[in-house]
Amino acid sequence: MIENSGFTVNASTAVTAAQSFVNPLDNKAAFATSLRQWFKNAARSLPWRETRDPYAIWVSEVMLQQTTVAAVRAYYLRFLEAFPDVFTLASADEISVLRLWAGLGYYRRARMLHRAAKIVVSQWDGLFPKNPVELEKLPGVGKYTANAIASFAYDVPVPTVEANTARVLCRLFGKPHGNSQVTAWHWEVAGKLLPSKQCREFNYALMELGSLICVASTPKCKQCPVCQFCAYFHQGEQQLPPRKATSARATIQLEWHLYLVQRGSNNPELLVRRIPDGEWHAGLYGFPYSMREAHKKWISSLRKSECVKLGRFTFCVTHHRIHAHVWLLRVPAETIGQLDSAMPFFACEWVPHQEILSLPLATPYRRALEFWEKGSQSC
DNA sequence: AAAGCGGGGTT
DNA sequence: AACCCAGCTTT
Repeated sequence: MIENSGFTVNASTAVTAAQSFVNPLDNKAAFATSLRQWFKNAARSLPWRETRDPYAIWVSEVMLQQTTVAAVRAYYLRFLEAFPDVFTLASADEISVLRLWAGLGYYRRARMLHRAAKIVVSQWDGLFPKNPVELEKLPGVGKYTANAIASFAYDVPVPTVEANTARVLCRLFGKPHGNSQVTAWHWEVAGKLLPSKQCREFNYALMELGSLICVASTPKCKQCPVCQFCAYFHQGEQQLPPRKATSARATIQLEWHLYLVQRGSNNPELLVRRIPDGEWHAGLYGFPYSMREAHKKWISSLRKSECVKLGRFTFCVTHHRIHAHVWLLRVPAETIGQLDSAMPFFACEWVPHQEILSLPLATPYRRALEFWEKGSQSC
């Protein structure tokens, strides 16, 4: 190993790689050895890799679904502190589970995690099975997560194919790797490549390679410990079949009007609502809002003095871009109920400001609240 | 098979 | 702006 401008370069591998290409399936042992050797030196320290507790590993895997390691770390530590085992999670109320998830996104994951915890306790006495087929029956647990729990907690010899692994496999075997989709081919070849021993470490290493070296754009082939086994490295990207075109959906522009309806001024309360299923951020809390047309319909019925614009911001949900306008409404409590039925105040409740901060508030609503907090200081 | 789901970082 | 990320569920 040579230290070179901060990077560790495996010089001996690079030299032989330039000479000959070896299909990793033709020398699985050598491939696994090179990969493990690299992993021992290069592996990041990740809290969920330093445990063999299937519960903790399960929580981390669900949090990591379609999310980055950097975003998850702090959430994972907080969550495990609050819910150290499957029993405390199963007996917790959903609001406190979501509160620890707020800001991470994909909130259905948290609700399914909570449901699954109850199932693990009631059906399996709190013990996670080793069989990935059984694990996959849990809500929110697909093939990857099931195999990851089985492999990382119990060292069961099953492959773990996610975005990183999929990309590595595509490059090793000279396949295009568009839109990072995991296919039946990935699972098949990953199973064939799996060594007979120390599968956990092998799986960790393959994922870590994709995460640190074999990255999506501009892979660091010169630092790669297994480039001699890599078709991409030997042929170059231009030799590969073209990437599958990603269906470019047009961005849909939407206009939201968020209403911070204030009651009282000493210890002010705001109107909040639990977001129902079918709406974005379902299960979390937010402020009443309406879309452009509905907003125009009823806002004119308010007196100017009751209605102050606090600001605007934009956020994105999948292929939507939402332009959010934040309004402060100081409507007398007794007239709230008299407003037009098209107004978005159905099933709302008054909550003191301090308590709102402890609710699982979806990120756009948290941003809206910041406008109010700034604005109300000047009052 | 394809669409929907959040948010933050990188390119 | 587009792409990417320790994917899963629903249609």
